[in-house]
Amino acid sequence: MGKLAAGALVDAVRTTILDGGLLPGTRLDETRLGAQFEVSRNTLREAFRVLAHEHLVEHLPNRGVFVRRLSVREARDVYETRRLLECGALREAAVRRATHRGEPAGERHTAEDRWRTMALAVTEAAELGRNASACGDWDGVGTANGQFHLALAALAENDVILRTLRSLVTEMRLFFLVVAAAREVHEPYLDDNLRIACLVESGELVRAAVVMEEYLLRAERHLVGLYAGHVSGGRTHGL
Amino acid sequence: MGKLAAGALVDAVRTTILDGGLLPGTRLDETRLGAQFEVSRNTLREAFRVLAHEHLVEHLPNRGVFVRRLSVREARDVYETRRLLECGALREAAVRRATHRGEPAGERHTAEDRWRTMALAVTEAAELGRNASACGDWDGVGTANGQFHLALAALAENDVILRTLRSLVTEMRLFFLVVAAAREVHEPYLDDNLRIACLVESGELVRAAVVMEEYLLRAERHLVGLYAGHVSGGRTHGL
DNA sequence: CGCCGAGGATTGTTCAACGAGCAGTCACCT
DNA sequence: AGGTGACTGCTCGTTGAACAATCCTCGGCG
Repeated sequence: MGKLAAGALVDAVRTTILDGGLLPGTRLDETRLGAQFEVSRNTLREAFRVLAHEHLVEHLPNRGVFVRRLSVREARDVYETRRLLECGALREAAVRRATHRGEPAGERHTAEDRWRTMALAVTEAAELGRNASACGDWDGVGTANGQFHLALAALAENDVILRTLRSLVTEMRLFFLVVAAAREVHEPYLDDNLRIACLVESGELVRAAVVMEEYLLRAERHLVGLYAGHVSGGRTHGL
Repeated sequence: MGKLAAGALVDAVRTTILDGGLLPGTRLDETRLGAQFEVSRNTLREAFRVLAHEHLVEHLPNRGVFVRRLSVREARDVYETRRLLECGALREAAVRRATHRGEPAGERHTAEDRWRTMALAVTEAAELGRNASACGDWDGVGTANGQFHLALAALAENDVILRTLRSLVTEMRLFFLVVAAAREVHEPYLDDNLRIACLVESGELVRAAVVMEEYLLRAERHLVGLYAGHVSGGRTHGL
């Protein structure tokens, strides 16, 4: 395996979960998973601690760790939080970009360079999603969509916003695993992504924030509706 | 000790750090700390994983874990993020409260009950801070201030916002440990807290959000200035 | 039918051991 | 003198085994 077993193990387990290899509700047996990934039980427990802190996994004392099953309530909360952070990030990016204009030439130049690459990442992610949808790769659309939102947040040049959002975007993929229909989940937003990318390219960050606000509100209501349909009557949370 | 050693250990180490028992930059020796808290090295390593994920502690491979030393950059980022989340939470609380008015009587009643207790928690935290300042207990003012901000965020009834904010508020205390002067850090904001609490009590959440925005911007600039003074010329991050 | 207790399985925690990586040291060579 | 490179501790990274504590299941009993 990789150099540091514990760190690599976290990535491996996370990837397995997010790829659907371990569905929400599954118990993660320490000895079996330890054998599967060829690490000792102690190392595995270290990995569980960080996955639990990422809210991908749930630790019930003396019972074990389970792949987390998100409640509608929490999905709504995550979307609301993302809306605050992502729209806020765009607005902060706007004021930061405005203040950069008043700086000495050298500083302004490097700031403008960073801006170019960050804006490029946004449009690239949006187009990646469009291309994936053209190929019918709806799973790829999902990851491209995540990249798009993270690229947007990166515009604010705020590591705390970025890392928080990364965690939330990852957590949302748990939700997509249970509502299943990746196409229905992501397709309606491909055009919105492209439109926002255009606004960013032309520097209209505040307008991008407004579009984003409406977009995320719509997505929130959409997903809550989807969930109500797919898990009707079931328990929303538990073992 | 407590029932679950690992969980209790996390709290114990975190408290020790936040009380100044382990200053930023200190290396946390696995065997020594294990002896001090009377737990095995493995259990301690589990605790380190979660503290690292809380960004209270920094893990350098093959070197050990160190109490984290925040850079000015990160302190600014944390404040910016808090501003987005706290003001956003107040605005979300406003719309949620408005929609609750249109609900059936039973639901509306329990919602109103929750509102009362949450609003009460806000004013209690604000007054707790005022009382602590009257006693000259500036450390107590700091914790009361943290409670105040968390109580405000709780108004949005969004667990994700709350847990994220709790993490950020905790992380900020690392910053206060190095700028030291607890009085200078917290005193200017006691009156703002009381004013916001009054606005919340009278249900003027949007106005509270506006005051909060200005407040947090001011605090951000204030702290960045303080840091520049206390750590002038020093490295901002490292071992 | 429901309560209850024995037994098995799994987690929680500890311990000892060994390999590996990082720092400081000190002799050696130029 | 100054730089270089091997040597030496020390600590981390990981493992495997061991034992207690807890929970689940299943079968017996009232």
